[in-house]
Amino acid sequence: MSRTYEHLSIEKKWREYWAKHNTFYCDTHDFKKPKYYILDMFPYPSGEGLHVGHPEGYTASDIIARMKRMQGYNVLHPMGWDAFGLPAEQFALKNNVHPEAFTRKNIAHFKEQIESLGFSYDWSKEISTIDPSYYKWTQWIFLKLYEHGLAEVKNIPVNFCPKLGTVLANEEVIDGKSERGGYPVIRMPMRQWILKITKYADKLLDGLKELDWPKSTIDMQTNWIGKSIGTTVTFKIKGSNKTFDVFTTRADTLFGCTYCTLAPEHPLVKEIVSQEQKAEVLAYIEKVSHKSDLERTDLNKDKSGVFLGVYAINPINQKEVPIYIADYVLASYGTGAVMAVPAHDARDYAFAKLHHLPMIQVLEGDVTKAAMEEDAKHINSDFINGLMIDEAKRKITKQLMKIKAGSFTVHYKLRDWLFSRQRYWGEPIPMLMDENDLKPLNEKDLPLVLPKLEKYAPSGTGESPLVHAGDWLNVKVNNKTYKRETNTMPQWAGSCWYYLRYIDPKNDHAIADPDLLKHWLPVDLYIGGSEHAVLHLLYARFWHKFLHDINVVPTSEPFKKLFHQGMILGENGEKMSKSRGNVINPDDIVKQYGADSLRLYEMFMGPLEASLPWSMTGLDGARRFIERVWRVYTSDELTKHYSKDNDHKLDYIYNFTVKKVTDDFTNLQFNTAISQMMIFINEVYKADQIYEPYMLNFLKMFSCVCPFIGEEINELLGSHNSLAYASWPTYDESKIVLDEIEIALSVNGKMKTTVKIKTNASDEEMKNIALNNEVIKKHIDGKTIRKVITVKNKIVNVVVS
RNA sequence: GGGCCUGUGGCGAAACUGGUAGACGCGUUGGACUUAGAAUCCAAUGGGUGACCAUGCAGGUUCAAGUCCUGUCAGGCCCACCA
Repeated sequence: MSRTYEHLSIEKKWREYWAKHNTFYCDTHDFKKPKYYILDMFPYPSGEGLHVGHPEGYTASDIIARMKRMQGYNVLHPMGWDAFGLPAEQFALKNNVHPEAFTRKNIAHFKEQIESLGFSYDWSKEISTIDPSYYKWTQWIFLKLYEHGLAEVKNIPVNFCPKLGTVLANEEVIDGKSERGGYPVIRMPMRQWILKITKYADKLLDGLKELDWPKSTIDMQTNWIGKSIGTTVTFKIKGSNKTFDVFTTRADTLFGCTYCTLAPEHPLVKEIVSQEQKAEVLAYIEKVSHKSDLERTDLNKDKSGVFLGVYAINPINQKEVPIYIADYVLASYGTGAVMAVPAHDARDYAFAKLHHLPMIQVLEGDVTKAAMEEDAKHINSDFINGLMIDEAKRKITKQLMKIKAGSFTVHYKLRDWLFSRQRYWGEPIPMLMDENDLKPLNEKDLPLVLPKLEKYAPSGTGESPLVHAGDWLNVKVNNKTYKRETNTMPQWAGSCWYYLRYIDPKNDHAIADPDLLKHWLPVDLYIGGSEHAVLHLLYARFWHKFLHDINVVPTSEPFKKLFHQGMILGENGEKMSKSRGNVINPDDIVKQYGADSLRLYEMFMGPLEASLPWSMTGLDGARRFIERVWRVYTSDELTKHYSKDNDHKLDYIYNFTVKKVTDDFTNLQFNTAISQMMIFINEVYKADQIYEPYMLNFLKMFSCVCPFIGEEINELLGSHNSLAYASWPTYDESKIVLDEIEIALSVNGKMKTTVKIKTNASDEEMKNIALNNEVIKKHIDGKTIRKVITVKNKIVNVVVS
């Protein structure tokens, strides 16, 4: 019955079989089995099609999904489309097509590609963020946020990208450029919607503690939230009853404060500036306002600033200090004002040098060349002299509290989330307005459908394209005419809650049935790229926590365990890109080698989280192993050794393989699981009797990685059922323990020889074996034995001198 | 400047709580089978070539270090005038 392995026909056959039999349908109402919710980050369906990076994470989650099904779990493993967003709109504009048509076409292409890879998704749960039946609920959540005071309109300085014609969130601006496209971003005040994510800063921080997430991502979020505990100090302005607050984490240096600095945008600046300095100050503010973020945050530039012509009074010693404005102080952090201590802060030091301001040293150390920022004893500081930083901070803040000039305060780096975009291709914000009134849409009027527009190009002035939607734009309510909000939601809105919708994707009365949410949340395992560490993953947690607070979802966190797959690099070790010419197209691989080979290869390349270079010969190796497995089951040469009797020679390797593969799959260590499967197959080739049940169980594990060939072999073996719900193999612990074991014998920690002894030999037995060993005897001859160390089943070390 | 991560053969990488470094795969070499090649199967493969040297480099702790500690160099990612 020898047959050649033809991946094209086999893969086509089983794709059709699974679709026809609804093999991977998940009945979410079936609560009898334990649940397992495994989620992939849904793709943005770009025009480029699938990248070889996509199948890496998707194969990993698919292996887990398949294993969990065999282990008796009711597995929810869905897929959908994150389909609103800038790139589609940019592409559509450039090529004169409509973003919706373009996106729908991409989705169809992506779906076809994903299906060709044999992932066990339940397509009946498929969602797309651009479907009105989906974004109805995105809009509903927005209304809830508004209702609870977490969404508001503000006229604030924002990141505006002229090239994209829209504002961007802080998270979307990288080095003063847009995350998408890399265009310059400038700061300017505009009327914008913001979501008050800062209200959740503490909850978002605390929640991180309970998560099984990569440390780097937890660190990044912690960093991004940027909680810092410090002191607010109130300075009076000389000759006025006005005051201003500064925030500092180094209250202990207050005696060293020689001037104060306000951000140019600080509201007090224009009120207090002296007549003589007014012209200069206004000119400076004007100049700064035109700078881009990139210019303003350039660390190499000199610290510019201007004297306001007025003085503040240091509350701790009543000393007068001049007040400056400088753009190195950010309006958006802390109080927008700082006390400057040039002797102990590098930025203040640079500013003081440039503007010839005095310096007072208040900690021991050298301040002649640079600011001294390390911990040391305080000097020149009255009642805190001699104290170290921590105690000095506490004492000085307590004193400030006593004289009502300060208190302990907490500040965050996290800013509110700028939520509106002046673009067409996004969810409409369900709000109405007139000159002085904001009016949320009624829930029953949702979804507010995005109107079809002839012209949807951004104006570039910051006006949304939806202002051209004539009929749609004006609404009459109770004889009053309102205009609709014309800004749209950002790309991230739809992905903030999609994992909830998969649980109950067709529900028309709620996000999802509360009972189902209760059963299925949280997501047990979430796999996706680390590029979303502070964007999607922070936003989604924010919405989830809000929905938890209003009793829509039962858990406080959405994703229990998170894993980031690494990047697949080009063969030259560089990032894959068209311009580098090192892109591998998964379609070509599927055609030439088969999806099973692609899956196996990507899982075998190395650890899932590592970034690894593609290798065509490595792929050959994967294909070779698949054929080797195929031959075990199909070649006459090998199948003639099959037996219903067990000669027990494969017992150890079989049981060990089951254990290792089960453990490694569970820990997402697919590379070592696969190497163990290779070892098993190598042993089978050498065996003169192959015990049939072992081969069937091996096939189950193997089919998680290579499902097409798995099903095909299973059918060849006479089965009429899919392997998808076969029962996962178990192993016999006693078979893994060998009678004899090889241990190392060493002298002074250096391995000299190995010897086979019986398993679990006592320390005394091991010692005797070592001391009577010929090789060891030679090495210790004429020396004094100081110590003999034994480690059971591992090593004996003889220490001599 | 701050935070995090990674440095192991010709290559991708293994190595559980410190205990035989290099599993598995790629590549290479040899052999078998072939008229021949391809494919396949079998074997060898860190460097020296006898007890030595090897996990970026320099120290340290330990009976024992790829693994722990200190310093240092290189690469990557994230944040960055955050007071």
